[in-house]
Amino acid sequence: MNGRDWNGKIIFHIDMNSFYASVESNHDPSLAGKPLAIAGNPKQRKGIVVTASYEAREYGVKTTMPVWQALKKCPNLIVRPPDFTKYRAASAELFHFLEEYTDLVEPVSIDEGYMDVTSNFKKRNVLHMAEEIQNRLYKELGLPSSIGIAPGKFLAKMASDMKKPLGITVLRKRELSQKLWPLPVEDMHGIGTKTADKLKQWDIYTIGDLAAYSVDSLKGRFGVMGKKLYERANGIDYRVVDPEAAKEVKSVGSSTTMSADVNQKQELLNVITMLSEKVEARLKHKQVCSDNFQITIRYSDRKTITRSKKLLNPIFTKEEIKTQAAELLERYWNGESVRLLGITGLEVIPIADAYKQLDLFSYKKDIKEAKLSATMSQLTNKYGEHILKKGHDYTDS
DNA sequence: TCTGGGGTCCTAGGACCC
DNA sequence: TCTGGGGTCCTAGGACCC
Repeated sequence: MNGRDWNGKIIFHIDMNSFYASVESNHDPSLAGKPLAIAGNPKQRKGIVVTASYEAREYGVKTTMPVWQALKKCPNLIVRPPDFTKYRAASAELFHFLEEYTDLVEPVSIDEGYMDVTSNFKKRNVLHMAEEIQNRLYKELGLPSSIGIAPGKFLAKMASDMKKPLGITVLRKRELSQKLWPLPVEDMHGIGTKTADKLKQWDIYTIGDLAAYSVDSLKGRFGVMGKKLYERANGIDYRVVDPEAAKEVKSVGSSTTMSADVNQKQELLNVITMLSEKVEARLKHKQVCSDNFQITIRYSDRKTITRSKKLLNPIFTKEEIKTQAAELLERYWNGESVRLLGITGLEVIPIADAYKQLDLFSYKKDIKEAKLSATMSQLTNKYGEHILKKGHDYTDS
């Protein structure tokens, strides 16, 4: 490998192969080498394949396929329910392992992440390092992976997709015309069916077509997205690997598809209660709160609406979340049968920062008076009284 | 017998302020 | 009578990803 190929940076994209299935096999070796699908319970209408082992894929079993369909394709398919506690633990182990090589590790999801190995490059051959990482992940953690090596995040991501399972792909800038451009546009990360269809109307079928198109017309038609697509297709990507990125959560929510459609208000409220408890637990676990809650209602015909409301003060207890969600449901539910309900806290902020903000609003005295163990709601109620006394016009309509 | 649950980012319109 | 332009906040929806 030659330093000039790398634009100054070498990025790895590490992608686990059928991660959930691998983790399940590690816990139960009798599953190894067998067609396995991780999927919800079809009786509860949640029977969708989330992950399929490569053995199952050979039968045509694919992600998002309903279980009954998967069983038709592969009658001896083993189906296991997802266990996210297990997967989160395995994920933590995975990223901890990658940090042995560099601090510049950015998790992007539970089973994939970027590494900036530019500084390692000076000390050793990074291709050998990638091989070592892949071997050790497999032997020590039981996790098969694919690795992409490129001068930027986007190209590294595309590279890791090129050889699965257990592949290592190097994608240099000068290899784009040969390795990247022949691929269909829908294979590009960030392009889904909708955008692919629109691009085809413009006679753009391959990533190469996109790379050769005029930036200005792409910008005119697709805005920010258009410019980005053009740049990515040409290998232009200055995004840095940011280890903190994944820690800055923006929203926290919980939703559920009910085993049968519901049109009784009380039943919907029961679901709201259950979801509020889950959201509270999640918020507390991440030590965040929110002053902007959103409910999601999906009706029988799958038409989905979201309704949200900005609050005066951040909250995180299940009682307060339930009150807000129930109010939104009351106001916006059209009375028809509901398939899915969800509650999400948007624009979440660390609980510690919420206290600080109250502090900034000249509330030092009352903060001190309030015991540290006081709940946020007690504080915010006090705060509410305080501003009313001061005569500010903060009506919550 | 279709199509989960967790997210992020972008757009667009209306309210409101100066 | 008639009515600009810029900026911010809030809300809803859509596309996409794993």
